[in-house]
Amino acid sequence: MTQKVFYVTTAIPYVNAKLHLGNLYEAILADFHVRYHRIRGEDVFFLTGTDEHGQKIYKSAIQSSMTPQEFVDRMSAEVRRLWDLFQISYDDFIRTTESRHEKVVQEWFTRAREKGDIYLGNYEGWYCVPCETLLLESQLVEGNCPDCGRPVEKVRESNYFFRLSKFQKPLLAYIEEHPDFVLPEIRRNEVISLIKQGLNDISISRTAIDWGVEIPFDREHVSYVWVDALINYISAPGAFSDQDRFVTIWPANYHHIGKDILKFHAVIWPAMLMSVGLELPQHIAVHGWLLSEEEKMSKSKGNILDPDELSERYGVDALRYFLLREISFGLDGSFSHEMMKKRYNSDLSNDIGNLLSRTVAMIERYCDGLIPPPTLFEDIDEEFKMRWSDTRRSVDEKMELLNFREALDDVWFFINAVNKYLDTTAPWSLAKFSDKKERMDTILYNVAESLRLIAQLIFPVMPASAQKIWDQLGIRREIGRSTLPKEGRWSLLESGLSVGKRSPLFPRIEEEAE
RNA sequence: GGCGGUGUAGCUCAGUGGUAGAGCACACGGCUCAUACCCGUGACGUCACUGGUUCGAAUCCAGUCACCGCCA
Repeated sequence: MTQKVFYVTTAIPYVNAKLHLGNLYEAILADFHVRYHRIRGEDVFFLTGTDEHGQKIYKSAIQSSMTPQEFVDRMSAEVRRLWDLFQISYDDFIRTTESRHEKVVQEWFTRAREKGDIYLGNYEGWYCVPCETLLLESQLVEGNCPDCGRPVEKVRESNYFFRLSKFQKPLLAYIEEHPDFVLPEIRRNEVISLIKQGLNDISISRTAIDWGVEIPFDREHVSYVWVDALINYISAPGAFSDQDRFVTIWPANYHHIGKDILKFHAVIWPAMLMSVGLELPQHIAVHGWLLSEEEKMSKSKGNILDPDELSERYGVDALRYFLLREISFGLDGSFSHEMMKKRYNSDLSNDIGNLLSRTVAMIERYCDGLIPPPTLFEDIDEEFKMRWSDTRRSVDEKMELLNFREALDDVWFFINAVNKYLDTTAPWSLAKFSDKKERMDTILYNVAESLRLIAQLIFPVMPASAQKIWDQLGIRREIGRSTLPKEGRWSLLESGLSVGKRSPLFPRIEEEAE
């Protein structure tokens, strides 16, 4: 039997509006996570996609004078364009309007009903169209939606209900037995208290609209959009259809989600899986929100961060780096141009960019542009290599705990150590004496070698820049195909390689009036 | 109203019982290979407040204030 892969998902964005940088944040987070496992040599499966059903999309389509299908085709393509722009290395992109998905949704309904977990009931209450939420009379705030404050519509229909209440005890037991099921801990506490307060059965079908997946045993009904959407995590890997493939992927190792959709993922989704006898995901990793200059992004404030605009201004790699380095996993984080520029200039231009630049310049100047052979070692070299293995170990530990920010801190501590090694050994002074050439060569080799390795470690966060480092070192290989177990060992850099053309990795952003 | 969280250097944050930490920003020194960069040194904190436990508390307990989250 094939070994199970490391399976990571993002939430699939609901495509009724243009994405902002917050949506990208989640994809970048997951992509970084996945790329790190890939470069460690693991087989991974990275799934993302788009959520395309529901009344809100139906209405948006009509407003745009398009059919719903035309509308979602366009919006989904737009998500894909952005994902590609930001180097999101998904292995599969699922759309909830694809038949491979819809069939699985229907199969879930059939199976859950056979288990007695779905029944026909009467729903009477209010419905908020923009939020796609059914509301009880008691939840309304001055007659309006408690979330968005907009008017609600009265609805009375017979709906199918999912027996969520039945799973209250097993769910609680599961979460208590698996302390790392919901991460970080604060979210786990929220879920526990939520379940302890009692779970009510939930309505999972609608009759008022038809832009959704038909319920197989009652064509008057379509699936509630959230049930539909959650199933993407198992439909793409082949649940209920391609069992051989499915068992090599499911269960998910990590569902990356935002804190606003915790209940769906940590309560409803596990119950849906329990009902049909599938394993639960191993971890639900809940990140915070990306704020714009300390405030929540909103149209009225005019502080929506546009991914296209920002990528043009700072570059994709630098933006990815900023979001991962600046924001602690699980906490809200803030994007500001001031912080972005600081990070860019100090971490990228000054530390890593300049290190590459001075290294390649010296190899050009003192070694005829060829990676020199290492022949004359001193004690400091050993200490230096130890720093590298310490860094590797520490980064692994931090990544395992999802402390992405700290993992990057470690990489930068090492980058600083390389700069310091250069200053201490001062090869430019040795260059003045011909009898010091062997020692100088060795130092420059060590520095070039550490850059080769650093490039591998920063590949998950800045794939294009990592490749540029290899290019400038004269390594004519795709860094994306390398792995740390194979290429991540010291001394594998070949002497005699001709270094590439030197050019600033991250040209400094000079101060400008804003 | 219930539950939970946060409050540490100018800024972003780490630090769960034993002489206050990192990065950035700032000051000074060194270097000159390099993207006015890098390296070193330094200054900056009544660790929100009050009380308690302890030989000893940023760290544990109680309360107060401020901000925030989840649920109702």
